[in-house]
Amino acid sequence: MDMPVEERLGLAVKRAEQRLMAAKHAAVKTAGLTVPQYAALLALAANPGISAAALARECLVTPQAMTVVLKNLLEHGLIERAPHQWHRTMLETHLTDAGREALHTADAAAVVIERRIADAFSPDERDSLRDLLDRFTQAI
Amino acid sequence: MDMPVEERLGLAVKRAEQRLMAAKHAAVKTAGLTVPQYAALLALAANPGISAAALARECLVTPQAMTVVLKNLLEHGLIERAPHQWHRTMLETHLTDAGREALHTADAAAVVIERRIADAFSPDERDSLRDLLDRFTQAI
DNA sequence: ATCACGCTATCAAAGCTTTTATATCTATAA
DNA sequence: TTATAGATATAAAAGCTTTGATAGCGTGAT
Repeated sequence: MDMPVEERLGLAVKRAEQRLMAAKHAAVKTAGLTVPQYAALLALAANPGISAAALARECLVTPQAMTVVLKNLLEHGLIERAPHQWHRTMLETHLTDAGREALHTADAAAVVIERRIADAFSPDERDSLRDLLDRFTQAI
Repeated sequence: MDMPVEERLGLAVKRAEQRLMAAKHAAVKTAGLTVPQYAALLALAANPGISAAALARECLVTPQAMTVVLKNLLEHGLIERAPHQWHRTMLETHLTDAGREALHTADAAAVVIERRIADAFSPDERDSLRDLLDRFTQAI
């Protein structure tokens, strides 16, 4: 208990991330998506036919977590899954038209937030913040 | 889709927070706690007898979320809850000896991480990072 | 050809979180 | 005194996440 308010630095990072997630959550909600669903659709649009496991790595979550996200996207008709030709053990995932539309709507709202953040800093400050955060991550 | 890699700045923050949480998770796990449980015990130690709703505000979560956390802590015998004298509608929560011990163990491990992070920066850099993160949070 | 290793998918258990909705009690105002 | 507002607790539904465990399919080394 010899550190003042739990952490100072860690606290600031957590607060920033919390706000960011809250804002993004509200943004993508306009398209009926959650943040993890939005992230999955975004990666899916860039990698058509990717497997669930690969998608999980792309989104930095466990395969099990991605399975649940995909299950919900599937139930909402935003993606399609079909077994791969040769690798029968693999399921190819693709966006549906509805999925593409939802992604487009969500992305428009998400970009607004990113732009607002970016505009709050000068180019030098952006570089500085990115550098400090990278070192923060490395230090752990 | 006119922004490069989703966000750059938001991504760096998220990555830093993700690493921080992963490290903290592993740290407090040595005491058999989760991060939310650790946060609750920490706030509880500083505010003996606090109500669940007040504790939720302290920890920046919803009362319902805190209820679940307290339920689990109660089942593990780390806290006690008893109705307040006048306000029968309120439950006073207190740490048990086991709870105090678990908190002490978890805190020791958590402080190690904070120290490692703090040591990665000069005092000026710490101030700079904190300032940039605060502006990041404000911008949203 | 066979066996082991790695990748894929999935199930189950345990936890955290949010939104929505109820019910009760306290305190203050009409 | 009654009514309203504020605070507390709890329940249910829906989602995300992790760890642990099971099982099938390919590739490469033996």
